[in-house]
Amino acid sequence: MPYDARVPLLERLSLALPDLRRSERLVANLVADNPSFVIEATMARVAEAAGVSEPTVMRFCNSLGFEGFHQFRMALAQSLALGMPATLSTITAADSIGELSTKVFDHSISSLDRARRYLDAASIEAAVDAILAAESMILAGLGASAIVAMDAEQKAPLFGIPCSMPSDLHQQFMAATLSDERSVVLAISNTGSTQSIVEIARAARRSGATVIGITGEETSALAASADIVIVLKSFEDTDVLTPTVSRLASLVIIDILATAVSLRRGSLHARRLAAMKEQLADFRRNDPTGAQN
Amino acid sequence: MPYDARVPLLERLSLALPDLRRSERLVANLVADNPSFVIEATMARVAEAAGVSEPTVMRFCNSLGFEGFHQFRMALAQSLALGMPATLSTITAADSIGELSTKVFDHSISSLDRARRYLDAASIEAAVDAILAAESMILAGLGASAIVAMDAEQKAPLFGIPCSMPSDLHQQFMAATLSDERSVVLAISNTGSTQSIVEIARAARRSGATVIGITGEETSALAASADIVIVLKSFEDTDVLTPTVSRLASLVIIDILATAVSLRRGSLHARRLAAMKEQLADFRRNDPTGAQN
DNA sequence: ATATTTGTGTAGTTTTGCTACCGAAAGGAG
DNA sequence: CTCCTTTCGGTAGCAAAACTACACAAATAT
Repeated sequence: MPYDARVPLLERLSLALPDLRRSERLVANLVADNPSFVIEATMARVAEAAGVSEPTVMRFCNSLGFEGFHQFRMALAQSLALGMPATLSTITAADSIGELSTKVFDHSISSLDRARRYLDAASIEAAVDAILAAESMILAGLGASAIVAMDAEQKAPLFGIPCSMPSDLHQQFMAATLSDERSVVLAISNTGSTQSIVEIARAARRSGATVIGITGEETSALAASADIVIVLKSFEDTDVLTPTVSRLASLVIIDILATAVSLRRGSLHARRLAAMKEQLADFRRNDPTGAQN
Repeated sequence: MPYDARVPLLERLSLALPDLRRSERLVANLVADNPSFVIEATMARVAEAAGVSEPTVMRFCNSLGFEGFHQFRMALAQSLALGMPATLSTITAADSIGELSTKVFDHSISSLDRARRYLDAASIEAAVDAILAAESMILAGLGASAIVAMDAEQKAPLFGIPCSMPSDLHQQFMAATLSDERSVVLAISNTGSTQSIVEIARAARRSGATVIGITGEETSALAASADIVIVLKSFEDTDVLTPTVSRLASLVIIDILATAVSLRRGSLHARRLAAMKEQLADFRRNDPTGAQN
């Protein structure tokens, strides 16, 4: 079967569930309920625990697109290492703090894994080139995305060009309007439909600036208004209690951009950065007026 | 051998390398160079590829503290799912954007995994109780940690009490000095030795506030000055180019605290949050003055 | 009611992981 | 330098696991 290898195993399992035969579903349920048992058990023990025969377990693996039990178990182990996304193991009031911590961490890690799998290197490459060619960068984001924008602003030394993150919307809009070919605008919105960010992207584009959009929705208005779109697939924040994981992936993207740009700028830039970082460490410890971290 | 099960496999491998016999090292090198080959190969094929006999592969597994090839391969698969930390696969200028992206993502995910493994649920429990008992919360952090503090401030609706993140140091210090038993101070510093944050923590404690410290160093000054310490083990940012991963774990902790507090506050609080989130979604799309995300 | 398709288990084969044993090489003492 | 001891690596055999071919049972359609 032509299963997308990028889709995590546990999702694939619930997706294939309706197509499975009755006894195969028994196996599927066992896997879903007790995956850690399955990864250390043999085929015979799995068959016994599910109340079916060995070939049924085999057929179950085949139905999911694996060549055998071996391959399936390996994939399960990998999936288990990341932890379960909250979409599969819901957070409830009955959870202990320990369970809750595990679930939130698992969800965050799974989310990053998902973003990693769907990431398009070409769009990042284009973004890096755009930043290297620019003389200044303007960051725009609201709410959780404002946090990401601020993080990018802090990484200005790595980017090697002045980065400004105007604190309020009107100033962000004004900066976008006043930008030109020499500047790049990094517009961040997870939904991609936040009206004001889309407006800022459009204004910047009209002024001739290169607009890089970071969003979770490839079909969104922001994606349509940007020159370069970096799409970050993560889990939707369906429930109020589902933590906001999209910002984590966005922060990692900022890291990637900053690192890539810095590397391309060459060794002189790197040496200056190293010197800066060293002095910062001293400053942090000694001066009570404060420093990074 | 009494290996700490929390230590990821690849780290354990490089740790044990000097204690291994000559032919076992051949296996170790093969595993390090080409782990994805090993997880899908049989023992015989691994032996062949490494140029040794099967029992040597077996002995290699035993030397690392595993009961057999089976168990070892499973652990390797899990470790591979997380990706390699940058401490093992360094980032160089020769890397393509694709490779760089993978490395940064892997490093971030490994880092979160590490934090997850070493996390102490009891300290989080204590922090949650402290926040539930408080009437207001003050956030303090500088640089990358300021980002984290701001994120916590944005989660005020979940915490259910007023959260303030004074923008400059003097105001943070003043707020800490003026706090009392009814308030909780969340002091964030990855190094735990940022002088000003430590001062703020001490001032708050003198005023009778409960101080929660979030840090990467359990022996740091911040840890000593806080009532409750949440330790986040992540990878040190050794190189200039190693991205700053500590903030990711800190953000996840904020998520955990916010979610836990919100859950404990009960269903009325949850209902109000749900209504708020719904209205926010509309507002975001329609009103160009902007909203969350 | 019978034929066909689909689903499940039994029995057998092959491969794989593991262990007991033996030979070779390295290091130390006479 | 030689002999003995210790450490190390490999060959061969065994048990168990994964996989396959086949046959029976159930469900559906004709």
